[in-house]
Amino acid sequence: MELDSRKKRILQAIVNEYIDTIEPVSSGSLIGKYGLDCSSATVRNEMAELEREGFLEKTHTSSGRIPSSKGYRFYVDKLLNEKNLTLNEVRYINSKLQSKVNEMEELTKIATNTISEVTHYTTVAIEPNAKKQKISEIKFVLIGSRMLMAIILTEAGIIKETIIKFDRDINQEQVDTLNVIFNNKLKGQYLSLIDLPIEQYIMSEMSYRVELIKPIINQITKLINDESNLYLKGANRALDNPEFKTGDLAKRFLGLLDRRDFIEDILDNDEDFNVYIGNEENGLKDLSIVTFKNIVAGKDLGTIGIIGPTRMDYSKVISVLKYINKELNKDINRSLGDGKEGNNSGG
Amino acid sequence: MELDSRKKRILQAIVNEYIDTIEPVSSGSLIGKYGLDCSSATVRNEMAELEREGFLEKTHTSSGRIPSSKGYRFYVDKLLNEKNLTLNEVRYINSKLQSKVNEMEELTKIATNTISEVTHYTTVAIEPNAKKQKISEIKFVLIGSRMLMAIILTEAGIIKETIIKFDRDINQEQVDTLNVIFNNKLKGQYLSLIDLPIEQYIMSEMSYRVELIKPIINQITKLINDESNLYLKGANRALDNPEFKTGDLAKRFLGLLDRRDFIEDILDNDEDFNVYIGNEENGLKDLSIVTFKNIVAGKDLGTIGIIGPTRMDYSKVISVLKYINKELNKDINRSLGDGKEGNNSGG
DNA sequence: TTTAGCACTCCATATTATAGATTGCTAATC
DNA sequence: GATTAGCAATCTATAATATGGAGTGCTAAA
Repeated sequence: MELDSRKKRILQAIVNEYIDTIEPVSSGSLIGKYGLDCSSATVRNEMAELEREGFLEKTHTSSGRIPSSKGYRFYVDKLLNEKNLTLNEVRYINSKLQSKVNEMEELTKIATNTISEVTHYTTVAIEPNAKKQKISEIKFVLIGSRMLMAIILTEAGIIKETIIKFDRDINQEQVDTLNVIFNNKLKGQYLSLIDLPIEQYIMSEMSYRVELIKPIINQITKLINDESNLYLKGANRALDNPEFKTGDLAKRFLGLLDRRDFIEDILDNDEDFNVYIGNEENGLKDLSIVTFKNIVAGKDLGTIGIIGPTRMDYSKVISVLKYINKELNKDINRSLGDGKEGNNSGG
Repeated sequence: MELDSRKKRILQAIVNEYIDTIEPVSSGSLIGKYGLDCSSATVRNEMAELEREGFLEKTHTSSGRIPSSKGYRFYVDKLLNEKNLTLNEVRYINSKLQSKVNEMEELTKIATNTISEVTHYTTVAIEPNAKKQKISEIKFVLIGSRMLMAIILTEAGIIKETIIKFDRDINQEQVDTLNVIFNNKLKGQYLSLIDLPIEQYIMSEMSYRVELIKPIINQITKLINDESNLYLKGANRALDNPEFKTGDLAKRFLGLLDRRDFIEDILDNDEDFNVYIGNEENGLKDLSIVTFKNIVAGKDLGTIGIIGPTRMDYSKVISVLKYINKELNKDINRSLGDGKEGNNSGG
């Protein structure tokens, strides 16, 4: 479906105006303000047509128009202009990004907080899907006489650890053996592979110690299948938006935030950039999520999602995301994840 | 301030009724329902007096009464009867608590989720204040050539770990030395002690390696001073309560949830049990928090807080808390946190 | 093709009226 | 002296009605 140039300008103007005012946009209100050199009557005709084609909606017969899901979709895909950030915003972001970080997790937190602050929307972040990552090393460490910590290091620099408990004492020699066997078999493999087949393989390798292997495999499997870490900031910000005043939308919004699986599904896509516009069918009517894969110095730090009303300021959100990502990549020396390119010791 | 027996019964009836109906309670509505053998006129007289003494309030001149903060306070402190849980609730709780857990953190999560499900209120949990805990062991593990993981085990069985990065390679021998030195000095000490004086002590012990010690101390200090883990469940549940419909209270409520420091301050008290009733002064008007120190098998697993409207069902909340705690303590064998107090730093 | 003009629709708000709930007080009763 | 019936007074909540204004769609002229 293509639109002629004037229709596009009008649709763009309506969406912008609606994002600004949160009120149905009338034909008259566009004249003058958006440099359309035609009369309100002409705009009315065009609006009627845009409505017929499904880009606009009316709240009642004599009201102005609001964008439909399809209208937003078109706007986001074709009509979006990036906004220049204000000097204050730039300053604020830069000041936030300057803090030293030791783990990529921290960097994601800082970015998430900053985005929420600057955009005034609720922001979530999940770490990259663990199952898609390759194991670079597994290390078992004895803690107490019946407890082990397993530390898994991935090639992307993510570190995951878990505690494993046993019914009887274990000794360092056994731990050393575990280290050798697990690393031999699993180094370079995808994390998702730690599953039944490998369990059986390792058990056969160490058949004299099934009661040692089993809890380990169980616990590691659990760790991998765990929900990825989800970090959330600014849940209350949503309530700043008038459309949440009624309570119904607020409730649906908070319910959404409680459903980690759902958020993960949306964030875990392969796009670098995605705008997910809620509608009746997908159960997210009136809500939108902008997702952004935060890649810094070639490393996937996870996906960030900004959740707000469908009428959210997409331009601003996207501008902020891009700016932050650009800044993070500027200082390419930010040691992240592996101890090799590192720098942050005192000394 | 003491109240005679009938006034108590009336106050109790009013609070119960208000919790049930969320509407100002009239003198007439109590008759019959609460076994007060007097007329509504008598109740009216008593109510007028209770209002004069500050236990009740009116929304307007000819409305029924609602409890004041002082009224709730008295109710919670003196008039609260525990409720019997329904069979369904008991079954549900038991089914939830049966899942095997490996770390106390998981147990807290399960308890928190269950409480939120059963009470229908928002529930938060924080782990016990790290600074008040004693170190049982510190362990450094080499990960890669320039990266160390520090694992701190406390006597209460909490395990904290952090990553430390270095500018240059370190070897296993150095790590062994670190293990000895740190354990010698810190075993049995409070976590809060890891601070400047000890930094200097350790530095003098290992003065040949300042560039090794400094990042470790920095990172561990950071770990300890980190906000304690805060786990939150059912933020959207609050919105089920009609008093949140207006939006104002909902916003204040969500704002509260975003302020970890504030929640921590409230939860981090020394009481086993506490009901925090919001009022004008403390900025939590119309909100209440029930806090409960969850001690299982003698171990402090942290504090759980149930946040809801002042008109929350205290009886139920407290009954659920006590029941869950009782069940957790029943199965005293739930090996938690310790791998059998012994230790074994074999190499 | 565009636009001025206008009847028409519908909302939002204010106004008024009405019914009902509840109190406080008074005077009667136990 | 404590309790209670009875009742006027108060205030809310709801409905019914009226009014002004914003915005559209359509028609006919430019």
